[in-house]
Amino acid sequence: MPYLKRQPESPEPIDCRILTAALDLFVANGYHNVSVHEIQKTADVSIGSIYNHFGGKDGIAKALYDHVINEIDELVIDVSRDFDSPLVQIKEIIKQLFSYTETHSTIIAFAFHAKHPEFLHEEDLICKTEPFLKITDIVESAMEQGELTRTNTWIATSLIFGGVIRMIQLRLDKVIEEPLPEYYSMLIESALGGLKNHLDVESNTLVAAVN
Amino acid sequence: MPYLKRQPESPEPIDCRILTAALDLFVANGYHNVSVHEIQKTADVSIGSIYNHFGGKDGIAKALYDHVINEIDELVIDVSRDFDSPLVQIKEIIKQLFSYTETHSTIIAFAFHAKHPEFLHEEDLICKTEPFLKITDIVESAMEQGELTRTNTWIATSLIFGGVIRMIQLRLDKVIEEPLPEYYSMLIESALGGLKNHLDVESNTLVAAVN
DNA sequence: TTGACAAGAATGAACATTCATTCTACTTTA
DNA sequence: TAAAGTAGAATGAATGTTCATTCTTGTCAA
Repeated sequence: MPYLKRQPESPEPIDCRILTAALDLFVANGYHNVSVHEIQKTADVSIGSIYNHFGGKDGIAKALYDHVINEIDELVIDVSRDFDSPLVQIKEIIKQLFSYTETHSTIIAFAFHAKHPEFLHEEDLICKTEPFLKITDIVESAMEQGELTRTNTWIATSLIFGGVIRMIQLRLDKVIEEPLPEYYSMLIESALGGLKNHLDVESNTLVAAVN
Repeated sequence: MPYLKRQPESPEPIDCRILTAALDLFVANGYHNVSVHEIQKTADVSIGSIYNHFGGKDGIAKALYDHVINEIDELVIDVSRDFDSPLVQIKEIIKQLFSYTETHSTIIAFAFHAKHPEFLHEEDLICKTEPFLKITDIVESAMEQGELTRTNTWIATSLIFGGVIRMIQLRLDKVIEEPLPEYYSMLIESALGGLKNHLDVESNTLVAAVN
């Protein structure tokens, strides 16, 4: 069940089978295009089990959402623990998101779906959840410590992670055909070094050093 | 019916009433959470008219999609005609998108919904449509002409417009509480000047000049 | 001017289908 | 044996769609 880390046991317990099947189907077809019966068939369980474990279709979605938010949160927590510099933390988070996009695409796709309220009517917007608040904090620290130029927080996070999320989505939609990690260093250079005229590229030594 | 420009005539013809009602409802609740009966009530037309004009629920969605893509395309065409420098074109497009986000939020929201395939099964991904291909071309020209540092095209467009789209979405979700145009110049500075350490800000003269 | 007629747009009750959910019976486990 | 878990047929509410009918508009003959 922990998708991002650890190995799945076998035989997988019924609730994990349900969640995994639902995740795959939701990501492939969209929540509203998936029926409980499809989930039931894919997971090879009975309708009754689904209702026992999750209380219904939206129960599955909610459980998945919680689960996925948690996994992203752990990613951020781990990175925060392992690295001191906020700028390095940002880069490490991006690196891992790119990597997971290749190896665990469904979780990433579900997390960055961006229209959760269309089927999760009660839940917070994803950008108000723990991991994304933490990321905002990290960006603010980076600016406070002078690792990034001081600017408005929304702008800074939108620029850095807007670009990252966009690339992830393009990759998930198979618009980008190469694995994202190939783009990592180029992206970091451009995102943090700025898409500026090459006339002053040589003066931009610090960025290269941090990288 | 042309939402972005021109005035609506009155009394509005029936097909416009249907499209406008559908657009509002789709944006507010999501395609799958809106029934044809709701559209019918909101537009104050009969169910039959909807089927006469659009052939069904997905017909409405398709018509709306075509319409909205067209409006964005016209925006890009106008800007391309009125300005020579690709960099200035990019900035103008961003400026107008920010402005329309405030004045015509539903069209912008529908255009940047990003999950169209979940209800428009046949249509192109939005990033493969005319206006967005044009934007990619503009970004490439800007790099060719040395107005932007040469880098991978995906990275360049994702960084610039990923950030812009992210801010638009945050604004539409009311996460950002101030009108986007207030952020415009700050964003341009950061996006094109780069989020780099302020140590070398002084050397970055060209960016300020273009702005 | 008026009335008959035609064309087609609009109407909405009725229909058919989908699909989340319930419920009761059965199986396993402790 | 009791409790918990699983099974899947049956249910009915929700909702997309159809189509016979009504209304509107324009045309033309008397």
